[in-house]
Amino acid sequence: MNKQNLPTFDPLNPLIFTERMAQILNEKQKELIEKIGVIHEQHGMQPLMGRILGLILVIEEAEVTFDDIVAHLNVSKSAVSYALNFLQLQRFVIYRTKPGERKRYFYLDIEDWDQILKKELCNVADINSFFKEVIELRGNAKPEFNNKLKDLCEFLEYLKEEIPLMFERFKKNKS
Amino acid sequence: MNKQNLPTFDPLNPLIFTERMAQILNEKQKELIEKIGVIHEQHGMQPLMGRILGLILVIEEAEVTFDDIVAHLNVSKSAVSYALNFLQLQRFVIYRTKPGERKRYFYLDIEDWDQILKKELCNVADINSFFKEVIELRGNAKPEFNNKLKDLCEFLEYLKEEIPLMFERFKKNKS
DNA sequence: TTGTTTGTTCACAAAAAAAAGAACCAGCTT
DNA sequence: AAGCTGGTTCTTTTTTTTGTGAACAAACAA
Repeated sequence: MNKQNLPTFDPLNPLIFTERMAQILNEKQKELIEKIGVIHEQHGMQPLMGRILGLILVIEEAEVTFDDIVAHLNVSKSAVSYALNFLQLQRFVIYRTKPGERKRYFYLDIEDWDQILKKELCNVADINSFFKEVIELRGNAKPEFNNKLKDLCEFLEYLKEEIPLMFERFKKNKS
Repeated sequence: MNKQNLPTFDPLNPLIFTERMAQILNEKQKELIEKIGVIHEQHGMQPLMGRILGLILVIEEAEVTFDDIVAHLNVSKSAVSYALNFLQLQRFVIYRTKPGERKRYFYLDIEDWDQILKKELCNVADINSFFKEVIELRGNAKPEFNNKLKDLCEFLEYLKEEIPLMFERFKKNKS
């Protein structure tokens, strides 16, 4: 089913769907959106933002309009406006427009998905920078502890170097 | 300076320090504790918990008592109790006791720091499991998107396999 | 010009998270 | 037995986060 087709009306769903709107979500999809939302929350993201990402992943079109989000996720326009601005700022989503329409179609910038991973992996880098500061600042009362910390840092450095190489090896392996 | 020495009294600091207490923190240390707290918050951890981890990392002793936390972080006993229980449950900290004392000395379970990393890296695994669910559920309207998603998953799988090997290589390299 | 679509902004409300505080308790000391 | 020490538990308060709704606005359409 694509956007040209009118979605079948679900009498159990109180929302009014218009012909512009993306497909109606089934239970599995709704569940998965929530789950994706929750893991994003657990990683420090705001609830609605996580669910927007879930929505984009789950719907067949792989893109949503402002109104799709309002309707499917049943939230206010202002919340959506705020969330989308944030997600764009963080480069999680981008939008395109379609000829003759003013509406924005938001989608995941998955084209270079290695970016997504790099973002995840720079968490590790963050942690490392703090460990380094810690080591700088620590006294010498617990040399064993300090050494463990240094080992950890070293490994993180190693990881940071190796991961880009892994990207390359993977790509080579594929082609 | 160690716990046997009475810390010098800081007239700007309203807290009353007793002879039991760990060193008085300097500004750099306090700052770093807050920073470590914030990055943990951003990763979904509660503020106090993050700062407790920061405190343990930063103080020379590399271990804290319940009262150290109350005094240095200036929070209530109940908050500390809750936070410590959580941190123990998540295996972030463990405690030991000292002969003749009832007090618990909490410290980071950094002995096998690879655990800490594995915890971080299993986030990646989490994400992968959700991507897999997404792929299962997705229709075929956007094959390019689906393929990108599959590539991403494949790479994550590859990463999961390779990372333990990297641990080994690193250890071998060290010894 | 008036209305419609596609949003944004801001002041506020609701809900959830975090922390406080008081009461309690077990084990040890005196 | 009465008082400390080293906490725990429960209820309440405070703070922060998240979301709402009304008003506004730009761009286009009738």
